[in-house]
Amino acid sequence: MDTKQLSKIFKALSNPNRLELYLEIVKEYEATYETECSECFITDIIGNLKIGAPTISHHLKELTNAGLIETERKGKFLVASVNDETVDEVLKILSLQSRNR
Amino acid sequence: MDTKQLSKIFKALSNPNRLELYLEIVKEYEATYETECSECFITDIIGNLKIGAPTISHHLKELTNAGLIETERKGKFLVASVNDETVDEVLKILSLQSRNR
DNA sequence: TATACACTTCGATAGTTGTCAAATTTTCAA
DNA sequence: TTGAAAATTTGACAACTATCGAAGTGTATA
Repeated sequence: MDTKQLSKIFKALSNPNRLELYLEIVKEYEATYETECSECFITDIIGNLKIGAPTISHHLKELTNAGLIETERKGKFLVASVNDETVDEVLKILSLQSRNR
Repeated sequence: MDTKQLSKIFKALSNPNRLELYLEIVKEYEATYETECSECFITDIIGNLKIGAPTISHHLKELTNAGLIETERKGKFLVASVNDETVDEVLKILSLQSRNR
C-alpha cells in the first residue's frame, strides 16, 4: 500500500464521530461473528451517536471510500460489514517499527 | 485511551506529507536502534520531502502533540525519537477486531 | 394506495488545515 | 563578533471538512 492510500485510511478515522461510528460497526460486526452472516444494522447504532442522519450517511461514505467497511441495503435497512484486509494491512505497516522488540 | 485521543493520533497521520515524515522518522529511528541512542536528525530527512521547512516544523509539532514522537534540540540540529507506547496502543485497539481470526 | 420509516442528496455555512514567504531566533564556526 | 545554517514563528490564504435543515428516494406495511 502506498502512502497516499494509507493516509486516506487514517483520515477516515481522524474525526471523533466517524471513528466512533467505525468502532460501533466493528463491535456489532464482532458480536455477530459467530452467526452465519456477520453484519451491523446502521439503524441500531444511529442512536448511540451524537450526530444526525445526513452526517452519518456522509461518514459511512468516507469509511467505505477508504476501504474500511462495505455497506449493503437489506430492504428498508442498511447493513455494514468490516473489511478485514484493510485493517490488517494498516496493522502490518504500523507493526514494522516494533519488529525488533 | 479514549476515542478523542485516538482520533487525534489518526489525524496526525492523515496528511500524506506528514505521514511520510513520520515514516521517515521511524525508518531512521529503526536504522539506529542497535546503537546506544536511537534518534533521527530532521535535517537529514528534510530533503526527501516535498514541503518546506516551516511546514515540516508545523507537522513535527502535530506529531509530537499526538504523542507519536518526541523531539529534542541537539545544538544546531533537531533530533526526533519515536514514542513506541503510542503506536502499541493503537495497534492494540485496531487488533481487537482481528482477535477471533 | 397512503403513510411512515430509513436513508440520501442538496445547499449552505462556520470552522479547520496545509502551505508558503518573510521575518525571527538559536547555535555553531570562521 | 560576524556570518551562515537550522529551525521556528507569524500572517495570510485557498482548499477542505463537519455539520445541519430541508427536500427527495426507495421500501415495507397498515
